[in-house]
Amino acid sequence: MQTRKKNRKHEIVEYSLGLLQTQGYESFSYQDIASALGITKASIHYHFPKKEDLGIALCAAIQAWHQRLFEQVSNSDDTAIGKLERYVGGLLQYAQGPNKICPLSSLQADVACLPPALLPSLRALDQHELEFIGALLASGRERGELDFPGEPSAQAAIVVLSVKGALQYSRIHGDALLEPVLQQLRAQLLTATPE
Amino acid sequence: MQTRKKNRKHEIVEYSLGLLQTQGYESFSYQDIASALGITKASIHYHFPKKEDLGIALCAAIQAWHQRLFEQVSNSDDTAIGKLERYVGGLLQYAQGPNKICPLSSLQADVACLPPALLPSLRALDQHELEFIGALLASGRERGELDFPGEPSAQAAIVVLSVKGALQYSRIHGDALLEPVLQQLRAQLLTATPE
DNA sequence: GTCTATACACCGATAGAC
DNA sequence: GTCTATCGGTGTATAGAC
Repeated sequence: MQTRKKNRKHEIVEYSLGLLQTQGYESFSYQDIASALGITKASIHYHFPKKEDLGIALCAAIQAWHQRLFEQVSNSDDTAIGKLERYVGGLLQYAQGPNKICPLSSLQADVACLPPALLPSLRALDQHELEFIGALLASGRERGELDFPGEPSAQAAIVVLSVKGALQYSRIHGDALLEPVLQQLRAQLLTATPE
Repeated sequence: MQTRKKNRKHEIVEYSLGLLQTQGYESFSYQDIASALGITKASIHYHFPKKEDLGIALCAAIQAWHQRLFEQVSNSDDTAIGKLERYVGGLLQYAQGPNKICPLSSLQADVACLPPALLPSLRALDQHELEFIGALLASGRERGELDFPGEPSAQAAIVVLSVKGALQYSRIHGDALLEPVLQQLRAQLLTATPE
């Protein structure tokens, strides 16, 4: 495999991903990318003829990130709550930087004006994430490391939605909400085992 | 006060609110509104010279909705969990219809391209909502009607973020997630008092 | 209050030279 | 692969007749 020289294409995807997280799919333009990278719109159209093509590449990049993060979480020999914190940490790190949120949240918000070709990828990404966290919660409870009522899948949704939602809130309210929410989620999942 | 005849202005705000909920602030245009109402773009500019002015009117409409809903919840002589269900019910009803979400979620998602004049209103709306739910949870726990660990404000954030997040998810995944999430939130807030 | 007509900017996209 | 140039479409916004 060539170790370099899909540079430009990769550069475009990386920068677009940041724009997706800060502005949303519809709100960033080829001109934005071109200006930042010091090239022209036409050059970007060479690599990604339609914006939809770029969108698909963005989904692939998000999928690769998920795979990396989930593997890292799975391979750690942490306890369940530790793995959960790794996932949240990875999510927050990926959204680090001014006004960034989870790219999946961005895509979801713009779903009305998204190229239909992106929907299957988006659905799969969301679903896989929820299933992964759900399985993590289920096995953690079986091992007695976690304690919570109800279905693991529903609790997984609450964890994921709360973290991503808090991230979105922090864009306009500052990050005063984020830490208390994480603390509260911890409290929901742990029996009385104070540190 | 004139009982009628701010009709058009009101009509525009009402229809725009729906577009805000389905498409987001940036993605709906004066043309969309004009076509639906059978008038021209110019007529809308007469009532709302800049889109920012319409945006402010939308925030005011959301604020009025909040006030109505919060009063209705407060004045009910339900128990704490009943009041909470009234709030959630009102939220879901307001987002009823194809592909609608909470208008505040929509505004938050578009925050990067929002007229700066809208930010204070948006901040106030979010904050007031969280404070209201937080107070509801706090007094419910004091009365022994609710049982949850940690700070009421953090738990309020989890409730609000989860419900709105589930609403957003249901746009692409169907509403299979919504009911389990609500059920799980109930389970988190109630001690063992099955119905 | 509503219309027609228009100005101006930006968008995604294409053609063709280099 | 990158460029210049341009097309068609759409967005917000304005001027002026009715």
